[in-house]
Amino acid sequence: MTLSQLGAFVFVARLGSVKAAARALGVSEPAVSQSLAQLRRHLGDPLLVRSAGGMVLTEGGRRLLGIASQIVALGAEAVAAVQPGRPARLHVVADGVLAEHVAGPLVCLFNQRKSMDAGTGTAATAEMPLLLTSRLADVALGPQLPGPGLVSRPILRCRLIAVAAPHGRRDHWLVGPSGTDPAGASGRLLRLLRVPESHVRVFANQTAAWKAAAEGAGIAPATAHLVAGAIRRGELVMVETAATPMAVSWYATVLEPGARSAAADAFLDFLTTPSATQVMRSPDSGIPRARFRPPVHVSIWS
Amino acid sequence: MTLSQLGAFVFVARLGSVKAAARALGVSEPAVSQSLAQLRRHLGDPLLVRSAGGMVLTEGGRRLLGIASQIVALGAEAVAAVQPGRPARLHVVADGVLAEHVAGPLVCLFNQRKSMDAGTGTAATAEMPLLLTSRLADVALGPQLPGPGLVSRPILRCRLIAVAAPHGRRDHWLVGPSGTDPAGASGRLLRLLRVPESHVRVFANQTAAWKAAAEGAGIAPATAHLVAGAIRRGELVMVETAATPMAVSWYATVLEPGARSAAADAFLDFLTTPSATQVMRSPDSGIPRARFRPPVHVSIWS
DNA sequence: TCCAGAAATAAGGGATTCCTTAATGTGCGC
DNA sequence: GCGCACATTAAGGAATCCCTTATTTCTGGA
Repeated sequence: MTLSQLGAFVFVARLGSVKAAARALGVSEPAVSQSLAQLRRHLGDPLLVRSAGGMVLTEGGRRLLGIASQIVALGAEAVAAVQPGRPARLHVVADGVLAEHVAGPLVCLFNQRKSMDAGTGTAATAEMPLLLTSRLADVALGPQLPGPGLVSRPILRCRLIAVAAPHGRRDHWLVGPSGTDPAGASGRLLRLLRVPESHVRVFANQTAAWKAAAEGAGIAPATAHLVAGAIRRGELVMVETAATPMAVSWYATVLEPGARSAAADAFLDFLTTPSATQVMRSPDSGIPRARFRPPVHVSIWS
Repeated sequence: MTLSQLGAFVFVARLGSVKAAARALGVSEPAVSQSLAQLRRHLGDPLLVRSAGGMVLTEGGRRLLGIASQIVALGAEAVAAVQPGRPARLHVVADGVLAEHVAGPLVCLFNQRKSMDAGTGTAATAEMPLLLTSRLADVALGPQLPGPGLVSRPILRCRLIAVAAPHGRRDHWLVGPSGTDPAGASGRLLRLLRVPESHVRVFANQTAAWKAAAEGAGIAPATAHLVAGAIRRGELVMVETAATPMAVSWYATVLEPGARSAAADAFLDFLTTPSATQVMRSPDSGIPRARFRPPVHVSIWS
């Protein structure tokens, strides 16, 4: 299986014919046909079969196309990435809650203060150690991460509580995507309380889960200082459970001192500054349009 | 540049030595060294240089590593993806607003009703036509998409309004990530009103922007029926502007009848059912834990 | 039925890949 | 300096890739 074979497959699939793909690639028709034949042999699937309207994808071909497209695009990107002149970027990954509330403003402020070019990403807690050791990320924000070569440093102590509307239902639990991360704080809480899966409803994000809770749809786990405003206004009240309030800490995890980059050190230093703590305590102000960069989803292979 | 060369690079970078990588890959040491040498020659960067603590990444190598890891991972995934037995999945992409509020519950209900296996993704509006024509997505939810071979069908008419707290500030605009999509409804509104970039603040999601608006931090564009509850409770009020209320429609875009899959047709049919409309009108109930599948970020380039 | 268009296959050649063993650098601690 | 561990280079060979031209097979339409 070769990058150019995958490229030929992608072109044929998109253009609907071997001939058109050959023209687009600037090679002869059999060249494309053979690349395709070899890929078919290697993968054991016809991938594309001829039909009246042109070449049409098989089931396997359909599943392959997305992956192949990405591989081809990344191959082109790889060549561009090593060219000099691009600044080194610091990669900060965060688990669900921190990615939603804290990572964006924090990294934005860091970039502003230190003239850096850091980007944020979301990742499952379980993948973080591997992301760090494989150098795909420089800093991981989330729970403490054990592991050889890893150093976790607490960056904020906070309390995990359960909230609901004053007269809302108490039979359902409302969580954001981070509630499905078994290693995250919300996931641990639900497990401690033995909440059955059928009583958990997942929302597109944590804020939406809190909004639903405020409207009386159920109970939501929450980091105390992030819902302080809603509690003060009476939209949400704290609900007593066997496990809350639970003291949790947010950690920043990096590689050992010698192995991590200078930028990672700079970010760690930044995290101890008062303004960074301030942002983590009340991060609800958004970030300026000019500094916004959409977060990426980071994952590794299994 | 070859998949196996990239694989050798990733192994050396992760393990810190050519010898260890060779052992892990089950080949001789010069085999790895040569793969690396060819990659270096091809890309014009040393990528990894020897040092006291093992092989250490150069700047270019650091930038390459993430991309190379993804390529290698996807290469392995590609082989697995074509194996039979995996059900065909329907890929639904949505722009920011629909991805956050509508796509999840909608696809969840569709899967439940039709015993299908559809997944949701987020994409920029500008990328949607290419995602559809390249078969990376089956259905796109968002604004009307012009383009050869594409068919847009309206699925819901709604109104775009501007909201703020009754006595909140009116000098800043608060948007979710979709506000930075120039082709999205919020982006169009900001352009129509000639809001300068410096007066726009971006939040992690649309719900968080509305929450900030309810706390008086500024004005937020909103789809009327999604904030109806907050307006009824007095947390938000409609703000008059030159361009709002603006009538907008949500569309489902697919390929032409012959070119699209049967699953795409089934989803289109589903969208016209009363329960689908019901979900789009009041989607704020989350989805059951067992049916939750984290959305993926879909992009042509990565 | 025959034909035109398109895909697949055959055959061949040059380049590249990828592995081996053997030899050569290269940095570090003694 | 010397030995050691490691990376690199050299040389050679089998396999693969990737392109070409020529030929064959398949399919749908006149």
